[in-house]
Amino acid sequence: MNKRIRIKDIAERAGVSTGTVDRVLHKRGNVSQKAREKVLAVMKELDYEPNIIASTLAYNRTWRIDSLLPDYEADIYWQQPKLGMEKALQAVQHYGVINRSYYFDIFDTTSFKQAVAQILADPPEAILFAPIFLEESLNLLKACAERNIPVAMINTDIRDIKSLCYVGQDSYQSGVLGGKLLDFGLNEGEAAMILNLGKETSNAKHMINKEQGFRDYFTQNTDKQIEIVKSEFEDFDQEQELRQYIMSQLSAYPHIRGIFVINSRAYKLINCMEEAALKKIKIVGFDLIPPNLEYLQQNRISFLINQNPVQQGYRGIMNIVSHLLFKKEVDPIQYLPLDIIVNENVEYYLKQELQFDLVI
Amino acid sequence: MNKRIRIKDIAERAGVSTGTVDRVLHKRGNVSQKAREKVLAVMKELDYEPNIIASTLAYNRTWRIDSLLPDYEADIYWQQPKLGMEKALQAVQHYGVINRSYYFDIFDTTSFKQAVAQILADPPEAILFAPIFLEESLNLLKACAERNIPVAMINTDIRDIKSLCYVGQDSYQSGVLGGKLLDFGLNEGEAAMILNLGKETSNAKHMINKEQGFRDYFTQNTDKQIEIVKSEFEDFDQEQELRQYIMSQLSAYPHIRGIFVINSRAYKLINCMEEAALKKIKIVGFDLIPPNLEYLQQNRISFLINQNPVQQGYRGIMNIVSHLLFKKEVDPIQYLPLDIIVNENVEYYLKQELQFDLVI
DNA sequence: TTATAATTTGTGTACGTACACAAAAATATC
DNA sequence: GATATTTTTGTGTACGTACACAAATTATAA
Repeated sequence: MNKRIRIKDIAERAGVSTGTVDRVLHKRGNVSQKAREKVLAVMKELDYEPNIIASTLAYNRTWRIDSLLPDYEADIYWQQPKLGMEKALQAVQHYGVINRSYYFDIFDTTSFKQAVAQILADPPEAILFAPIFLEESLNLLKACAERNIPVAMINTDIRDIKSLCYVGQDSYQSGVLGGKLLDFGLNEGEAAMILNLGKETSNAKHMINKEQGFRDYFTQNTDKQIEIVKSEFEDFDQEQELRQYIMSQLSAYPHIRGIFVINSRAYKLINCMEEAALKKIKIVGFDLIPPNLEYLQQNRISFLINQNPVQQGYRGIMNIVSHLLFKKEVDPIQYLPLDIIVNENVEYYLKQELQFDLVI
Repeated sequence: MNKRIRIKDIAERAGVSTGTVDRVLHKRGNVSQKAREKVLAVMKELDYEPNIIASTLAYNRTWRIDSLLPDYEADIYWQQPKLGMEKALQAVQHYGVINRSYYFDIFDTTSFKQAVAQILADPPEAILFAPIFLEESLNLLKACAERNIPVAMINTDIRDIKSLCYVGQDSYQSGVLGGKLLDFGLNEGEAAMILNLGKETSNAKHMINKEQGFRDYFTQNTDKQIEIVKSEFEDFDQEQELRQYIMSQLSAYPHIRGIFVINSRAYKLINCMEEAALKKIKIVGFDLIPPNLEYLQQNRISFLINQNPVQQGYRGIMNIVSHLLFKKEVDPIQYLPLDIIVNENVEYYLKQELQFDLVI
């Protein structure tokens, strides 16, 4: 094991001082061409790699990453990206990374715009946010581009504008996957239902993509004849009415043997179904939330598709850190794995949510 | 954001020198009780957290982790743990972690013992190894316990003896999962086959566990009547003979509609099956190796169960680092998630193998 | 040529911790 | 009480890098 090369070693070998090497290293200018070339040659020759530890210590600076996410108290889903963000921040705190968190109301663009104004009034080194509102998000992206502030986006996809990266779900592909899973359990001539419980505008695009993916799977990938039925019910909290609606659908389409619930509300459906119907109908849903998990365990839900939302926050931060501190290339579009969860493998995923692969 | 508390701050506040604080911090002794108590109180009061960056720099030492794994050239499986190990080592190189790699022949205990002798002749700070050979591994564990060398084990489980941790597969549970997946696709009165292609002694325990898990699923978890057939064929490279064997089994049990191949050789089975038989029989196998992936894509394999082998090496190293450098508690048994892979989600997992969550 | 400005180079200090060594204080021995 | 011994405490330097500032060199103007 050779000793690691230091700036001092390069300086000696190149016949200059450490200051000059430093100037070359950081492209600070004020170096004669002759000296620069010599230093670069020696750096290459000795295969110099900077000591990040010493560098971090000497910089003695902070990197502030501001985050702008939906209010996690209004929507428990957002607790998970928040948790991931916090885990990541904790992991890199020694590198001087700090954070200011802002939250907005997903039904109120004003709250978003206010937070943006606050952020831009005292701009951070980087921003992590969820571009729920298209227009307002584009404005933020533009402002950041002008100020040269790198931005990582999570959850919702805006591809038009340059940003550091997007980490999120591949909703189309998750629909395709839902198709595959149900197809595996269905027989020739049976039918499958796509069920949308609720009607959030902020997620509309995701829902459309999921449905399209699901349909495309059956038109493109199977030679079995499976009929697809699309059903939608907005007031999912009215249990009586939901029950009636489901019953009527099931009797209208008696050969339905599979239901694909395209958001996290599969448990609402099951609350409304009779045991006899449940026995013969297979259900595929989304997200590892407690009521779903309970039904998964009771074998009333066959599959849950999961796109680890904790990872959205975690990777969002880590990508910024990779870019900002470690000068690494960052993959601009990062879809999270589509995990297929059944009762028999769920525990590993629940553990993983809190564990992560590495917390330094 | 308050400034971070330094040793110097504690020293001032406690009315002692930084040296004394340092001695308390590292329990070096030679501190009067009065001074120690004062320092500890101030440390608590100010909620001191050491600066790992500065600490690492000042230590200016190396931590050598020796690894002892099966030869990756003889068995391509072991390329993956090796890759994970290397990724992890790269991630923590700045903390002074270095590695000496040893490899052994999984059919030759002598090669293992020789490597052990070399390792113990110049002992490292920690060891990562795969305890393929029971007796020899126990000897190594004992030797390490005497010398106070922490050990992380991967792939094969030896629970009897204390070690830092085990990272590996949960073979029993993967059998249960295989049962669940096939069950989902089978109808009342159909049969499922457990197929073991090959007969390695080093994996015998894993195979037995998988079979048991599979059987237990059907006895405990379903009210469908599914017959289980166990088949075994050692000389899987004799294609003619394998084909004949499979054919005879399938005609002997004509209602077989699912086959669970309990190692990574599902592709060998498919090579030998006729298209007509494949159409009606669903196959679940293990591991994302290229020939399996090809059949997965062609929809000839329905599911592959994957326990990211790269992660074995990665986590093995990271656990050692967590323990050794960061003084964190390490989970003694870490099963890797049982990923369910179909053609529709495979790409994320293939990407992930190389990406990891964080490379600092 | 000299004076002045601009460019290039070198030196010293800081970051926070670890540890060796010297200095001081407390205790033991006579 | 004086000296030796042990215990306790403080100081200084090192780790490798970043950057401010001083010093030296080169270029330009008169």
